[in-house]
Amino acid sequence: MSEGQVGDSLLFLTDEQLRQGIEAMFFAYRGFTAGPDHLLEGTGYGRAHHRALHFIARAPGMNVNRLLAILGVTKQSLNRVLRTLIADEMVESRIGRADKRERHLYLTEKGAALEGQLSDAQRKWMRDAYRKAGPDAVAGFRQVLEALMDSDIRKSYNALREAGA
Amino acid sequence: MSEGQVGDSLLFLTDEQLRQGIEAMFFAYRGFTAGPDHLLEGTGYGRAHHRALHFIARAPGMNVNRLLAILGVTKQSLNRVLRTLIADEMVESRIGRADKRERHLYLTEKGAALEGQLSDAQRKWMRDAYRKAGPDAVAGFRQVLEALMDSDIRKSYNALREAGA
DNA sequence: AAAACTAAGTCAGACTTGTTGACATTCCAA
DNA sequence: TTGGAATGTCAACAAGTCTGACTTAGTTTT
Repeated sequence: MSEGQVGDSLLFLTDEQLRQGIEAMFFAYRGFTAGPDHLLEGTGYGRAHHRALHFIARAPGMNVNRLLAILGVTKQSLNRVLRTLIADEMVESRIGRADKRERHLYLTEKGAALEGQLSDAQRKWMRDAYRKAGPDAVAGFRQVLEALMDSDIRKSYNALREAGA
Repeated sequence: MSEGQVGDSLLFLTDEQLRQGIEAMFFAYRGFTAGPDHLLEGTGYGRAHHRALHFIARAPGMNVNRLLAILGVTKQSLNRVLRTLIADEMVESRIGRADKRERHLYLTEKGAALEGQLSDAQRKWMRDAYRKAGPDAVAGFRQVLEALMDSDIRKSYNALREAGA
């Protein structure tokens, strides 16, 4: 195999390289979720609650339908999670002003505290990984992740990025 | 340290940047698993079966304990999956020659066919993402993923890489 | 104003995947 | 040879997801 770009391009799309990427993604995702999962152990909450808290923190006042679309689960599934979070006073559900059918979701102080704990743990993990890998690697990481999303998902993602910026 | 580097390093570790990375990971993982999940719809198999098939294909003859460590689930959980795969003649379980307590796992022809389908779908998705992002991005992607694994997980991962190479 | 639609929530039933606990078999070392 | 450790199996249960059918309330269309 000749040296340089051509050799790299050929090599980098072998099934072996792809499989390593697939496995790396699998193992990395475990590491990525381990922190929050561990924090939630024994609290009666799980990953589903974490995700709801995260996106409510991210875009306060979001209505249920929007959150549903982002999470990609059924309303029955989300509702169970939301019900417990509201009962525990982690999340507040306010009736929409313009459209009274809608419920807008906000974190309570208690909810924000829990969400903060979880976010801190996950951000710390992410920050350490970013530090180890360096800025150039991070840019590449983000590019590949975006390419891995399907187009519907990417819509949600970009909507969120704009909302947050 | 030059000013460019310092600026980048500071910017690139803002909470906002980290949060975007976290969300990108979440959405990308959905895209990453969607293909095989969809293929398995209605077959009675799920993601757990896919993972077992993948790693048995990857390292034929592996015993149950080893697979357990890789997958990071309890042996009871894996056993249920394995039981159905064996009953359906996707996987063959051979008693160890040296140690008769061990069961060594192999794909049957049928199992290899199914695993091939799933792998092809996932590799195609991965390949397209890699193509879109380009070789440099892929290198960065892999670096960050490795940094995201925890040390135990990375041990499994590296053991596999060596076994496969 | 009536009819049709939309947003949200609920109940019931099923499935996948994970858990813990109890147990059988096999191996090895005191 | 016997007791402990390792390996794997079976059974029961919990969490989280899904589909389907339904209610309630509010909005839009006709």
